[in-house]
Amino acid sequence: MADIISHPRGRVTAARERAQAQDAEPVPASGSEADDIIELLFFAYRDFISDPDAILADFGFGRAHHRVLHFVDRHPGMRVADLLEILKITKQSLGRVLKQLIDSGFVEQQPGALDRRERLLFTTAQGGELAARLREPQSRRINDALAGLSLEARRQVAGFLLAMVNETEREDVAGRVYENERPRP
Amino acid sequence: MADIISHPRGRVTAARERAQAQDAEPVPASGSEADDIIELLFFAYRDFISDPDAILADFGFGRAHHRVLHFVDRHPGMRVADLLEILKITKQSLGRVLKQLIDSGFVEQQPGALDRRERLLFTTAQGGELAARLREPQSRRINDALAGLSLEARRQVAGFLLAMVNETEREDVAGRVYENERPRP
DNA sequence: AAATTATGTCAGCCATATTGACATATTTTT
DNA sequence: AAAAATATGTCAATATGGCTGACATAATTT
Repeated sequence: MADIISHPRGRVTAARERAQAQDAEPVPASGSEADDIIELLFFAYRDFISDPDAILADFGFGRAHHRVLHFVDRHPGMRVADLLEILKITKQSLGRVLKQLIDSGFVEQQPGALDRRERLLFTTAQGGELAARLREPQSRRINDALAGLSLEARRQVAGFLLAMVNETEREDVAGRVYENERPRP
Repeated sequence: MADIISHPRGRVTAARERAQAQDAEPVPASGSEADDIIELLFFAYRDFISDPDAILADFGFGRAHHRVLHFVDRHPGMRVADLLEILKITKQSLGRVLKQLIDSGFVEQQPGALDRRERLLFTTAQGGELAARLREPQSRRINDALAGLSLEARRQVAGFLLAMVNETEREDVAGRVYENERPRP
């Protein structure tokens, strides 16, 4: 593990030293592999989602808008109910941000051709542009992080992330994520 | 990529079909590798953090408490300033949850032995127990997700996550995450 | 005709984040 | 010793994005 990155001495170990200086209680058992990944996931996600925040602020939007815009852009024709299932929020919560995105011309609704109760969601040209702008720094970050890895390793990384999803939804998620890559029957 | 998981037909492709039935505009370009990972990260993290929520609710705590408790437990003797830097929130935001954790006996403060302005943070026995309880489902999820992978692949997964962290902080994060694993000089 | 479904909306509540201003104790600098 | 800087805490106001509950409308299914 130590070869992943160098561990310079410095403030990095300051907390340990302070704790030791304090009363010499032993520092707790070292992190297991899973414990390390708990923290890595926190830090990775923290920085991953920080990228788009500055852009969003220019439009008066927040992360909730980003999530909606992203999924509508990538999966056009999605129903409101699909979005609720994906985001795992209530329709009241979604309603507010969706309304703002529609009113400001980033998302539009069309009644379903088959079932006219449905409001199918699409991004407008403007919405597609913003979605792409928000995606760009995240894609760059991911590509940089994958840079040294073989195709096999990349698959393992993606497989790990997919395996982190609740088993009951894993196939749905895989279907959604990879839907555009699957050859149509 | 298609071999990672089977892609059953069904509602998974429903959005595409609805969009197609709608007006036959072509479905947008397929997701690049990075685009897939953007979504996988969202779903993985969504479920990863959902585990502890039920437990926290029993104590009247939220995710903010979880984050504080986790870092204080894993890095005892941490200063308030360290926590602010890690969580990237303001001291006012931290103040509230920290006060609640202290008042309810999960975290305690000790003035620093070297610099008595500092309030070094430690979990109490009760706090350590709760931190462990919260960690358990997350560790299990991670171990399950790593299950099929070689040691090499596991390193690559951890390396990927670390590489997702802002370059400017990557060494600090690595130091923090792996601090207990590094042999002391 | 009745029941169900998909969606929207009003109203209020809560958790967690923000900015800005100011207070206290302690350490460091001059 | 006095002044400046640092670590922390706190008051007050505000914003975002969740939540529950209740109710309404349109369209589809039974």
